[in-house]
Amino acid sequence: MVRREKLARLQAEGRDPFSRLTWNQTHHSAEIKRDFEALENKGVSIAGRVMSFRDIGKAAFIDLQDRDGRIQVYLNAEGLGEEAYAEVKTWDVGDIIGVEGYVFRTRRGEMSVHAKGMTLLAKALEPLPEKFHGLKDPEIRYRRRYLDMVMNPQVMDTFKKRTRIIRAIREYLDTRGYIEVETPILSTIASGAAARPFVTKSNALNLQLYLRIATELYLKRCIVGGMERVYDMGKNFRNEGIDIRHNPEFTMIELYQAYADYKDMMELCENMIAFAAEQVCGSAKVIYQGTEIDFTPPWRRLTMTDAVKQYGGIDFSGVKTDEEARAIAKAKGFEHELKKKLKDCTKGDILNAAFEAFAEKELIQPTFIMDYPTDISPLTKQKPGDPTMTERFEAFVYAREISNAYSELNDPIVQLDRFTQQAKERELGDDEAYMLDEDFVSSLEVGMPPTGGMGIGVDRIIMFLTDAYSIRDVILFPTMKPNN
RNA sequence: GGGCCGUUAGCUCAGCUGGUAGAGCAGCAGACUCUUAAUCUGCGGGUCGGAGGUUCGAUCCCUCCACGGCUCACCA
Repeated sequence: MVRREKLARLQAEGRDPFSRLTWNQTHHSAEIKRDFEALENKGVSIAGRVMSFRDIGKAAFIDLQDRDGRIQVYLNAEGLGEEAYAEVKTWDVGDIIGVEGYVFRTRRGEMSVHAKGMTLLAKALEPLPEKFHGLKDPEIRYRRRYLDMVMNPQVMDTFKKRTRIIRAIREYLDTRGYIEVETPILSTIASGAAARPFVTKSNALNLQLYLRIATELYLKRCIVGGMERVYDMGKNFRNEGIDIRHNPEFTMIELYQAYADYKDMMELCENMIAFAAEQVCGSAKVIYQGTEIDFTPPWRRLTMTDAVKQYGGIDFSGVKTDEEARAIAKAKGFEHELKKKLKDCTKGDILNAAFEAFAEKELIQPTFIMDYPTDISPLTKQKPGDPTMTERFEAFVYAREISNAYSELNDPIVQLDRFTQQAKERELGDDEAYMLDEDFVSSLEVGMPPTGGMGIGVDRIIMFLTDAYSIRDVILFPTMKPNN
């Protein structure tokens, strides 16, 4: 008899498993194994999914999987009664069942539950993937994550860790006086970052809206309003390419602290991530894809100019004009790294391109790259004494950017100039240039204290702490095309 | 968007220079009171991702399409 027939028979007999409402689950598998000495011969009531069924005639063994793992169930006619034992034998791998019984150890030493009563709580009409090789096809794993979770314990472990990492970050900030807020996801202006937004529409307002690409400009309004320390951790949406490091929707935390600067943000960044690593991995040192990454503070600090000097052998410290910089780009042959035509590039564009071409890939251990060109940092305060550079850093791990932070620009007049410059970039064809947010500029006119701010790609942190190769392995339901 | 690779039974995979498909597990029927990838006996299971083309004949060769993976480009 196949599964649907078995279900129909049960329903015809008035024993529809789908009509079951609750089950008194007194213990989980891991608990029984952990507290075995205390629980031996005691009654327990467990529930879960049948992962294998080894029928040896007058007795049988079931591997029952719950949230925490698996526990073996031993059943025979003596324990259940002839009728119930025969009934249980009609159940299938994949079914959800409840088991009441007592804890014992089999002759082979396996900690098990000896069944005294068993109930079918839900019927599985679709068979599970193969028990030994499991589910490997990445397409099925991502599309039907529930199967991936059932079949691959590592997946459940990763997503439990994800939750703990996020909780560790919140704990770190909450205990330091940060207020968590929720800023809008729908907005008429998608600003605060350089990225193409998703576009949607409000029927009620008859208005084109964007999904947020950053929370920055709203969080700074909260600083203007007097919150002093504030953060938003949630989804951002960027209409860009998809690869092992990018999912169109991803989790980012942005935080802002009044009366602080980017150096304070550096300390916060390294301490917070080390804290999360210790909480979840038990150490600030983790292995990522076979390489040890040491998050122990303090992380290495290096200016962008020094990084380019060290890894590219190019010294920009004496370069004064855009013309000189263009000549260097040509001579060193990294013009192809530039996003704009060479003649439109400033010294800042060229320094940044040199950094990306020569230095970025070398930054394996956590490193802060400090002092970014003003041209590519429109929301950032300039360095005292050098208006071409800003008080900004990005943190790199394993050649990937994990955070971006700065001493926030709080001069409304300069801010408006920077937005105006961005508008020109947009006219030159850069559809990722920052959009002007006039209300944000107005908020700065009300007065924003000197402030340090930082954004961290939460999924990427989770990747490092769970040794995940792809961002899809830390996002439960990654963005996929429909397949029909 | 470009390049490379993949798509065969529910799952994991074979399938040689072109002759209309196999294994293991899962499933079904049976045996077995300590198994744990249980074992043993027997049985069924496929529009070979889709559409065209070449050919006497296509899972195999060619073209296009779909989806996925990797990679490059793009990307705070």
